[in-house]
Amino acid sequence: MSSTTAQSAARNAARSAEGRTPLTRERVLQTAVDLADAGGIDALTIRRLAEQLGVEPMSLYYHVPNKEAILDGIVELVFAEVEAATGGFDVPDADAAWKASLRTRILAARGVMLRHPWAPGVMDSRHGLGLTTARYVDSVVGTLRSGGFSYDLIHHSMHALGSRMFGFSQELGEEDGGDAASGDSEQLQQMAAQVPHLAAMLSVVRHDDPDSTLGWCDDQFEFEFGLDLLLDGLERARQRESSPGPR
Amino acid sequence: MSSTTAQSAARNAARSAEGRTPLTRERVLQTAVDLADAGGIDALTIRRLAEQLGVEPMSLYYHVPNKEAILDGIVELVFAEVEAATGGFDVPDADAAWKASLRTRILAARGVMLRHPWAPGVMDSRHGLGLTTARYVDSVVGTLRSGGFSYDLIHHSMHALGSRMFGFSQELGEEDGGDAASGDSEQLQQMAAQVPHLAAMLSVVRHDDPDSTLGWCDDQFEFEFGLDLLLDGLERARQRESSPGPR
DNA sequence: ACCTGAACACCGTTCAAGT
DNA sequence: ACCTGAACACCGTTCAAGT
Repeated sequence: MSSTTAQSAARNAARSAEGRTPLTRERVLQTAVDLADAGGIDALTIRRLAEQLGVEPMSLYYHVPNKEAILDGIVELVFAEVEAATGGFDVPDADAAWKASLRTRILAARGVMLRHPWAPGVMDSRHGLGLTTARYVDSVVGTLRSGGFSYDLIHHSMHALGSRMFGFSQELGEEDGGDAASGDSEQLQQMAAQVPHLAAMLSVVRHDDPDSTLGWCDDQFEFEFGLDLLLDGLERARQRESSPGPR
Repeated sequence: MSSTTAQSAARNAARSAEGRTPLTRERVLQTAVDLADAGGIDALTIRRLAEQLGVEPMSLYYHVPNKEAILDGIVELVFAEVEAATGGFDVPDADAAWKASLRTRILAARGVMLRHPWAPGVMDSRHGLGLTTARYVDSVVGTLRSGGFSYDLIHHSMHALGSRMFGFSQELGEEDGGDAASGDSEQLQQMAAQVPHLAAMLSVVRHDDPDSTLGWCDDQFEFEFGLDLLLDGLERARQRESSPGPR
């Protein structure tokens, strides 16, 4: 029945209601993720999302209260991916290898973030934690706890890790300087005059890896360098609190 | 002359061109900063900015190419404040106390950021560094250099510090958990079931300082804890590179 | 229960024009 | 040189209505 329009319905998403996959919150959010993946976060508008779903803009409001909720929702989808990638958020009661466990978990989260470069920015704009995101954070707390940290030190540790806990480090582009360094020599000279130390550093490190990730100059080596610096520091802080007194 | 409208011109910014302070790039940017300070970054629109300046929206485009340039400009104004607050961006050639110097500089930058809570978010959205911002970064590079760091290690250090270099650490709100922890006990119980480690930590640390700054849970103590962890780690890395081999 | 159409109050920006 | 007016192509969202 009603298979006369089946062809065009399959070919064109913008069709009448009959025969269409029903609109659900899940379909809205997944399509929102796809849209952001494909065109960046600015490409994710209510109107384009509706168009992509073959539906009128106002139809979305039946499944989702507003755009903020969509942004909340897609962050949750990202952390559902993190959960799958890390094999769940369970942690053992005691874990002598807490540092390696945490490192692995954070780098797995990073792997997911690399697939969704808009996610860090959207996360920064959220005011609260969704359940899945909170469960990720919980697994980090749990891992530190399993390594023998006090809750007080865990709390400080969370702040110290900051967004690195989620697998990214928000940084400003060095690209500017990098461009100048690889650009014409006049610009290079002018830069050397105004920011001599920065120019000297750039000429030494030759930061010409073009596949810098997550939109910032934040490649894998640098991320791990900073992460390890923090993890090592936290390890020392933990040893200090379990053996009080000087030395 | 023409002092007949002086009273109303002084009283009301939305007056005719004569007698008005002339529109300049500087006035546009300073008013943009004021607007963001007063109402948050969402309050900074071209149209409201024009209104505040007593001018038609399109007039701004004579002094500034577009809104992106305004955002670039207000970040530069913030770092001009940082420059003033730190007494300039000069660094000595050698500085045995590099760690204290850098710490002081970063905490001064933080003081400025606290006055402009929108600045971190706007900085994250910029693609390049303005001159004043670059000169701030240059002073950080220079300070590490004066402490005997190689340019390679300086480069890693910059990445490790990340946005902490600018006096802020982008973090997700713990407020959510905090609210729940201080909220009704039903919500608390539900949270304990789903995020047991996180709930346990929150019940211990009692994170009830209401004046958490910069819009995130990121108060002074936590900021300094993370900063010192990084600075100490960098100090050890520097010692390691100046005395090669094991031990 | 689920989706729509028209309308509202905003955006940033172009373009041709005024003085 | 500096500012304006009208218009365009977008936003997210409300509200009353359709099936």
